[in-house]
Amino acid sequence: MELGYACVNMSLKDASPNHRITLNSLKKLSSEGQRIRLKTIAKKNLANTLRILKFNKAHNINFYRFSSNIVPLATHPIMEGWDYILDLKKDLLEVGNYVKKNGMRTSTHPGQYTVLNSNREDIVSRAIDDLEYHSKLLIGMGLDRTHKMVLHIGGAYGNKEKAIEKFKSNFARLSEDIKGRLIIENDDTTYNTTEVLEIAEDLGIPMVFDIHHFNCNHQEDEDLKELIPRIFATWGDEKPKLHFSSPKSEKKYASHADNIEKDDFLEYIDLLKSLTDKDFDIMLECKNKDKALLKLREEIKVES
DNA sequence: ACGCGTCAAGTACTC
DNA sequence: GAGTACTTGACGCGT
Repeated sequence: MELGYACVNMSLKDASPNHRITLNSLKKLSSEGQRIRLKTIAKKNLANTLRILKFNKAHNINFYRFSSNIVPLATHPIMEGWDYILDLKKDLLEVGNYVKKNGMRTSTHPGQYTVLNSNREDIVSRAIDDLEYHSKLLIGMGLDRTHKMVLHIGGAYGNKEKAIEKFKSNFARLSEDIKGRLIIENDDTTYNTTEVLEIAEDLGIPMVFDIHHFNCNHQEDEDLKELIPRIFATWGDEKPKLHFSSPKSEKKYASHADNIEKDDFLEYIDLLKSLTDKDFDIMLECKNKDKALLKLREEIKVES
């Protein structure tokens, strides 16, 4: 089992892969100036991504989620026509080659603004653009389709059944590369485990099971003993991926805590292992990122 | 150098 | 229709 973390590294100094520029600042530059500025920022983000991967290797962390902000404003209309992949080819390949050379597992996770099932076509269109961006980055890195893109289902719009149908029909519009990488996750407020699982089974794509989201959002009749084997089955021959985080507090339950609560974590690992022979990876989502991962790994080691 | 309001993006909810 | 929470690190302006 590999543990992973998302995007930011808390141990390295000045290593953010999330450097950005505001739209207003960008607009003050000439067309050429805009490209140069964004290219410079993206190169810095990719250089920091590589630094983070090297840190990961040194600490035997082989599972990592790329930042979605590596190329800021890549899909914004004012940058239309900019071939950022061409401009960043060398930097992208350097990251991708490092991942491949070291047998690392990576992913991306378009966020809350990427809504494929919206009932507004302009929003769907932008969601597809954003998925294309993530796909292009992974292809540009030379990474095959085992390197995934995690997505939530989206909004409910007062009619979940219809919204789920919308998700499925819009899935059909995606490129082959995106279809081959897309994996869907249960969320903390709207689409529960059973609903996402049924969509995954229907579309023939893997489901990422988020244990914390399950705790935030589940029906009384949802039984993990029944659901988990089905979730793992959606992965076929591939190694399943799960998300885990601890609640910030009783009051802000859905928010992520700084670290992972060890006993709680071990309890779920035991449950998972009792339900499957498969190996699996777990993405930890918490504020302390790599530090939380290393801390948890140390605590588990002491335990066993 | 530092503090703090602001930031591309959507949904759901309140008023 | 407007405003706000959600979530969240970095920008960038003002001092």
